[in-house]
Amino acid sequence: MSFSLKLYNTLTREKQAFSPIDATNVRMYVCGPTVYDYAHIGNARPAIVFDTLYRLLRHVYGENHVTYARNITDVDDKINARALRDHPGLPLNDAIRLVTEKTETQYHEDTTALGCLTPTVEPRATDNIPQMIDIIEKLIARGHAYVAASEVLFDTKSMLDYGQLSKRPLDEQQAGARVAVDAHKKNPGDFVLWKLSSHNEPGWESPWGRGRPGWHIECSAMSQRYLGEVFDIHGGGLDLIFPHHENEIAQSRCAHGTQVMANVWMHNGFVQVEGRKMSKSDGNFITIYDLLHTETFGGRQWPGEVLRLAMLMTHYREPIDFSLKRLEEAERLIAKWPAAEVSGAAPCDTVLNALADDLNTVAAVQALHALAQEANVDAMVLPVFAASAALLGVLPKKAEIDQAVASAIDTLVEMRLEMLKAKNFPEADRIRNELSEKGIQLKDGKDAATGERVTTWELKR
RNA sequence: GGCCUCGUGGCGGAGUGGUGACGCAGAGGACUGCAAAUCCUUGCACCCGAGUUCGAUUCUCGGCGAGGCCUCCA
Repeated sequence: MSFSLKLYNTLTREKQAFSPIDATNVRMYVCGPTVYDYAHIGNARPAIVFDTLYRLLRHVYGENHVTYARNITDVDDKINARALRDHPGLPLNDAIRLVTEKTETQYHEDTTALGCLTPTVEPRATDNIPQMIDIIEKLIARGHAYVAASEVLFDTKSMLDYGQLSKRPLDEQQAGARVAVDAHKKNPGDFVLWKLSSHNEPGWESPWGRGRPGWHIECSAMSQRYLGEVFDIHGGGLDLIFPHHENEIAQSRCAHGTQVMANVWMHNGFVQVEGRKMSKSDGNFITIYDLLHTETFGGRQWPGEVLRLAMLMTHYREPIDFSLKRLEEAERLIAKWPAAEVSGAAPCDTVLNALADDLNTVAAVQALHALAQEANVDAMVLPVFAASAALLGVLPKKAEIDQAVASAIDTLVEMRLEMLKAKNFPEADRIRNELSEKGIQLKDGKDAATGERVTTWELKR
């Protein structure tokens, strides 16, 4: 095919032509949520960005030829803490399950509202403990890991080219600059693969005793299980490059003896608030739930499509300053777009090519906007618009209007036109206002041939 | 201290070694009984300095500024 997809690869720091290992099964792994609290709008960014990539890949390689895995981290010390805080009376395991299930359900509701498709698989860490233990045993057997002070640690010095992704040579780092180095580590950069659990911590039996996995090992285990030892794309936020992705790479490559873990590493930029990274530890975050369902931001609720479009109006690698103005602009744009159904038409080439250029959603949205304006004038363009909008996941849905209601509105519109002919303006305006209050927007136009007034209507969005 | 990004008009944002995208907002106009919607027109920018060049917003170097990672983090 003449179509060529280019993606920016953090490994090489350049845009490269994308060529899948197996075009009949393109494989992508994205780091998903740790389920202990509501997801914030910064967490929404990778969900939306990689959903858009998923849609593009499905379009290019076929819906059934893309495997998208996004993990759910349900073992983490923050989860334990939250469980103890929220459910002090319950046994720890029950409390943890309450926290993780509730949060996971909420995450799915949030991402669905943001127009994200469900990934092919959403593996849970706790369902993959044996796989993690297996990798750790391999690492020990191959001399890449050691046991010390009730922990299994990865030996970073055992990997000659550790640090390729973050371009961070170990010996040039200021070890312990911000956190004291544990004395039992051979090297400051060594990280935990497994640690023993006390009685009031969740744990699983292992060759090293009852314990729980370190932060990075789950992604190595789950990506291998669902995508294989080497796969196409690995995505996540910029802040995961080091240490998380670097360590995933170290574990997977050393366990499997491979040259790469994933061929392409993609990282989205941050959502910022007043020029600062939005993060839970800094407390400057706003949750997706609050935006969708409460009036905490800008004194109103925001539709998921608006949030999604606001996100796509900036290239995924650039920072986004989350502002009211941005949401308002996104909303104004969508309001001008026609509602439509996907009908099997091919998407517009301009939109497609924009996306193919390292997911240039900015150019894609602009092309889509131009297309929408054409479609508003020429109904023939509508299917192309619909297909293109669907590719970005921002197709306005046709509102369901009851037939009886619709004809009642039509009758009122007719009455108003009668009133206008009779120059009874107060009564005509009364009808217009009445409909407006019910969320019906009248649009007066002129019949090109006869010059007569023609009135159409639509639901306000 | 090390390493990574980035710096374009009120805002969002492409892009290019040479004729200053585009969108939103603003201004003016058309249409309208008045509006809304729509359409037309329009003002406003490339952080600073040096270098390369006939010519730099675009390339190189140096500043300055902003953000991020080196601790959990999307």
